[in-house]
Amino acid sequence: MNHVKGAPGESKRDILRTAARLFQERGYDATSMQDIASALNFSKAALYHHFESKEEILVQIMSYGLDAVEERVMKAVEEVADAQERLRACLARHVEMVTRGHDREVLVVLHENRTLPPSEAARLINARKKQYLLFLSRLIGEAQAARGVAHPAVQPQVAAFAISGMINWMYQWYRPEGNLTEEEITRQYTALIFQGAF
Amino acid sequence: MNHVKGAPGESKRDILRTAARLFQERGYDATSMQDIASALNFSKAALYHHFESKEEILVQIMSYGLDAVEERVMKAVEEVADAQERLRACLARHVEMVTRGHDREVLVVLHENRTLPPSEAARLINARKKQYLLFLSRLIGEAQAARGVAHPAVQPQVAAFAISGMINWMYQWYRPEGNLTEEEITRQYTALIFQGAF
Amino acid sequence: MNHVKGAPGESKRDILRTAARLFQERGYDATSMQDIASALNFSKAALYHHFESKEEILVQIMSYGLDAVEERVMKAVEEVADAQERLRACLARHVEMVTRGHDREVLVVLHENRTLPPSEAARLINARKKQYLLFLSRLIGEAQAARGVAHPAVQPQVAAFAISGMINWMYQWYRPEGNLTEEEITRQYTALIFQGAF
Amino acid sequence: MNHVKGAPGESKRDILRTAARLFQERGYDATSMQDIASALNFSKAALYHHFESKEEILVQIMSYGLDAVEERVMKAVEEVADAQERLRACLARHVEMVTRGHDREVLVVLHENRTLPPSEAARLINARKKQYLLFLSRLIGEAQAARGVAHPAVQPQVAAFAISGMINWMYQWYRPEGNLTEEEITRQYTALIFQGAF
DNA sequence: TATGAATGAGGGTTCATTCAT
DNA sequence: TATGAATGAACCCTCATTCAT
Repeated sequence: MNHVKGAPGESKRDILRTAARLFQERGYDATSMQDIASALNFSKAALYHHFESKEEILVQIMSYGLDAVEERVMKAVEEVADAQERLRACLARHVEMVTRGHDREVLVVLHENRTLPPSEAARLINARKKQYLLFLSRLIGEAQAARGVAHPAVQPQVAAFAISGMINWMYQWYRPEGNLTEEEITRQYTALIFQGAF
Repeated sequence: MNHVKGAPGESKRDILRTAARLFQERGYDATSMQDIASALNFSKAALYHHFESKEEILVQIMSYGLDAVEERVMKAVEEVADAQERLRACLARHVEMVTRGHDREVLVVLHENRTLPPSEAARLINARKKQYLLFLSRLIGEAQAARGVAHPAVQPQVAAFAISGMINWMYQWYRPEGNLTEEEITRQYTALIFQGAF
Repeated sequence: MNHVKGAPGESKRDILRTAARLFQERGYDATSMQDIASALNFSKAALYHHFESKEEILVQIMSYGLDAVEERVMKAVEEVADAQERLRACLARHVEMVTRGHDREVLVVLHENRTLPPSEAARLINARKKQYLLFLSRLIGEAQAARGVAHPAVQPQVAAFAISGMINWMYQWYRPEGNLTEEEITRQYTALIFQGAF
Repeated sequence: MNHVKGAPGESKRDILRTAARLFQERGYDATSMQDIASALNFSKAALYHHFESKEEILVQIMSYGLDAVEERVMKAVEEVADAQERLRACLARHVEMVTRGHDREVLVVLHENRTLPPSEAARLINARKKQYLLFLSRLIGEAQAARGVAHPAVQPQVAAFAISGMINWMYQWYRPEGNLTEEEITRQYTALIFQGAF
């Protein structure tokens, strides 16, 4: 069966979406170019008309995932005026990213950390990840200030590590069909962060 | 180059240690049997004298890692009488596991989740992982009870997910030579869990 | 060295022919994919572009060989009206199969009996072989009836075993350049079967 | 488990017997030295105390098989005075060889024809096989002479090929538990040879 | 653009054989 | 004799990538 042509430029998007899904499900190494092509009813060679290499596909998936984080988390949250609400919103959006896994790109960014060999692209991706951590740190610091906490027992940076960890790790156990809804997790995680588990 | 003989029976242990290090550094798929053999000055074939397959090496590494968790975390902590202290001890031990990464086995257990195809061994490993989560849940519940919390905002199970996430995720950012010591992280993580980030 | 392209679709046929020759000369186990590739000026990997596995090559060779038997022996002979002539024709065709070894496929079917692991394909191949023996039995029975033999000393089934044995075994000693021509063998084998060696 | 020592020199015989069985069941190439060792509760290395190589094992099996043919067929039959009875006896003994497969050595001689690379040993084995065919030819010629056949339609040599073929091929279809007894086969094969299938 | 065919490199695994103990 | 450990060579197979058409 041959590929049915869509609007121009759609192919690139289709490939990224499908590759992201497969990378997320099986891992980058365990997914072959043939797998991607088969899933799309493409020929293997056709992939190379759109991307220079398998690695480039991964890089673009990661870029896309980071775009999503920046747009749907960082930018969206920036508009919230109140510092505490801003942090709450950020948590909610971050959880949403991982649970909905919109196009799986975000999940791939989390998984395939050691995969990329050193390169300009890899450096950029890592920088953007760090940027998000800094952003999260800032939000926490601002929330602490708003609450009037002078000498916090938990530094913003460490809290940022902890929070991103507890959320990102969700891909290890979260199942949409489970009995924990996204909202419930957000609520409890927020409670934990704001007042502890007790 | 030939292999220099050590004490008898040491080979198996050497192979597991080296393989664990490489799996953790590069990932299971990205590590070849040749890589392991080369790192040990073994021939590739020699590995098969000690293990039936690459997969068996992974299984044994994971088993070993879970042994360590059960012994150095679960069993060790069980002896602490006070419920709150018990939870604190558990956190400290868990952080220690990830930061020291004794023989890397524990880290491999965290990483290579999708790698093993369904099998009895894989089922057992997953069961043992779940066991630890249940253990952590129980400790949290007991600590809540000891504090006299009647209707906790954060359920023990969800707190267990959050806590294991924030600690396990450390392998993504923690560097021993960094400016955050293991003790400092433990202290702040404990504070966050017991009273929140504020 | 690179492969010189022929007509499209010829590759499959070429591979089967060459593989059949090598399997017949050295045996399936003693023939490597590299041997086949080298004999064709192909790369080893190219073989996998056309066949899924070495085993599939063997299965197709055998199927092809059985096709030949069914077409050039069973079907061709069925048209002969007289029962005795029909049996004679069958013997001649069967001898021809083994001595000419058209594309060697027939010889491979005879050799590699224990090679295939149980599978649907293997079952089918064995069934087709049995089919030929039944066909031969029937022909013998009809010839006996035509001769008016009421209680034959030799049962059709046993005669079929004996006849197929004496002909198939020829691959062990027959050489085209020897002093026994195909026609001479056919004549004497036919005489032996029809009236004994005396 | 270790090997339990028997009388000296028994090991060699045990190995040959077991190897012959395995070679016959799975084929020479498909049988590993490990398989042989395991079947005997030997270590792999122990085999090399008794035989220089896997090939030497095969050669000795074949020699042993030919010894059996020479002793239990050729020599035994030579004593029969009457020419026709002598031929009958030979057929019976030959069938017995293949059906009983005493220690499987005879069957291995039939199977592994292409396995041995050219060597003095291989030449000797082939010579002994030819010797048997000559012997069979002679017996047939003598039986024809005794019957007073002046110009036989079937030459002794060709009859010898046919007869050895129909008997040797039996390993392809004969099953001891089947409904054709060894005696019945001998009777019908003898009938076929002496008077044809009609 | 698109693809069928081809390939070099490498992957996991097996095996006959050797050798120190 | 006996064996555990080790190895070089080879084997089947996979894969990212290239290229003529």
